[in-house]
Amino acid sequence: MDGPSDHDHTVIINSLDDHGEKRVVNEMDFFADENCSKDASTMFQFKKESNFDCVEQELRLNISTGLNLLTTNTTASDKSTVVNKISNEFLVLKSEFDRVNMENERLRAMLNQINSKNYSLQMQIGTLLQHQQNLKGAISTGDRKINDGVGEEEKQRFLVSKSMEEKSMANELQKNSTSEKSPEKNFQEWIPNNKVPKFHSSSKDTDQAAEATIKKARVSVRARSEASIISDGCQWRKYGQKMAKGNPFPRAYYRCTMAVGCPVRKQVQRSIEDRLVLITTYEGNHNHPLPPAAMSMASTTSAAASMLLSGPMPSADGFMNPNMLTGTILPYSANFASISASAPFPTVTLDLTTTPTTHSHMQMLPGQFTRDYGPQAIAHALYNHSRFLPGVSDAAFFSSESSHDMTNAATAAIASDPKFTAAIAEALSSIIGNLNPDIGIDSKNSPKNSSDRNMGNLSFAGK
DNA sequence: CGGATTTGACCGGCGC
DNA sequence: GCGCCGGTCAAATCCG
Repeated sequence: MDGPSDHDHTVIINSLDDHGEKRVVNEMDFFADENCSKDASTMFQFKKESNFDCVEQELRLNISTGLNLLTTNTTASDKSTVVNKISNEFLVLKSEFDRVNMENERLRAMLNQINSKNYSLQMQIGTLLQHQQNLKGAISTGDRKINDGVGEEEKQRFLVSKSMEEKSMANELQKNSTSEKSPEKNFQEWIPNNKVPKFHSSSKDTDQAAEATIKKARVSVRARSEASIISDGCQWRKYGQKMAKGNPFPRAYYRCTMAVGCPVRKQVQRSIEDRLVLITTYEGNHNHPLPPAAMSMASTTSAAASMLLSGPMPSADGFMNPNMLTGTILPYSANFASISASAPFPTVTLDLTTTPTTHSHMQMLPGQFTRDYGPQAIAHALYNHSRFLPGVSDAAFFSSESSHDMTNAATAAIASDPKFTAAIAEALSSIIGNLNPDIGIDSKNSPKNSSDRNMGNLSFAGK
């Protein structure tokens, strides 16, 4: 049951009839086009002309009706004044509507570019990390040779040359991060298994541990939906269902079927607090290209997972007071994302159920064991997001709120928001920067600070 | 008929 | 060792 949500994605435009009663003029199905449903920037792309013409016609009708009502006790000049006034208002509205449409066109173009950069960077990071793995293998082989009798001087030369090779790769990455590639090309060039970041570490053990952690890390998405599953662009096959303890609703288990052997799984369960809230928990990394429709959700969840794994381990006391975080770092208390390590696996929860006025903020749930992920990762990224979000994505959030399926809209809104992308980019750059300073992705070049804030050098595509 | 879903059985981790 | 629980498997069933 993985089809698109069975909800109506419509906004009803009302007008007043002769008796001042509201009646439906037209219903705009924003998501009639399947492609549109996957793209936040098209969220507001009404069936422009046709619908607008209907509205215009209807408006004229009402103007006419109004005149009829006025004829009994108004003069011709009064009529003319009223007509002009209403016409002017209509023109103002229409120009505003055109402006919004243009804005959305612009946002769509931006989203496409961001997705393109996502593909490009992810691929480069994957290639780089793969290369580093190879280098490590070469170094260990070299070490063996060196230990077999080669002098100290030669050993040093070998290590230096390897170091330079790595730096050269890093420079290449930095240089390429500004170059453009079409999404289609990147889609073709996508290298399976490079999606899973194999972070540089000092030992094989820690490598394996990190890999295990990455695999175990989960991203939970809370979304309001009456459907049994949210549409996220991927193909899933149900392989089990269980009653989980403490929740009257069954938990369904799905695995990704877009490619043979894709390890990604997800669990879907209704919230016990609000049966309209669907909690989808993703685990693992896709080993195949994702269709554009799936990129929004995938990049959002993957970025969240990366942030989860990015920060330093607990400092000093190992804990962070949630109230302190919400009270000082984050000025808001509405839901956006929370982190929990109390569960068997570290989990990020993205809450897409908030209302338009309270979305985009972060909350540490009371009683949750909370790791300190550092200002560069969670707090910084999400705090920046919370500061910048109101604006472009409000329309998307608003329209999605008017329907019952928040997921695509909210996720796409998050992913399409350049400020959030910037924040994610900062988080990612801190990950890579921490792991290998030589890579040197400059977070100062993130969209937030660059002159072209919406087209930053670094964005993130995951899974 | 083939792919997707359902559902009871099975397995491993964990706490007692 | 035992029971509980979450997660997965796989045969049976459903459905287009």
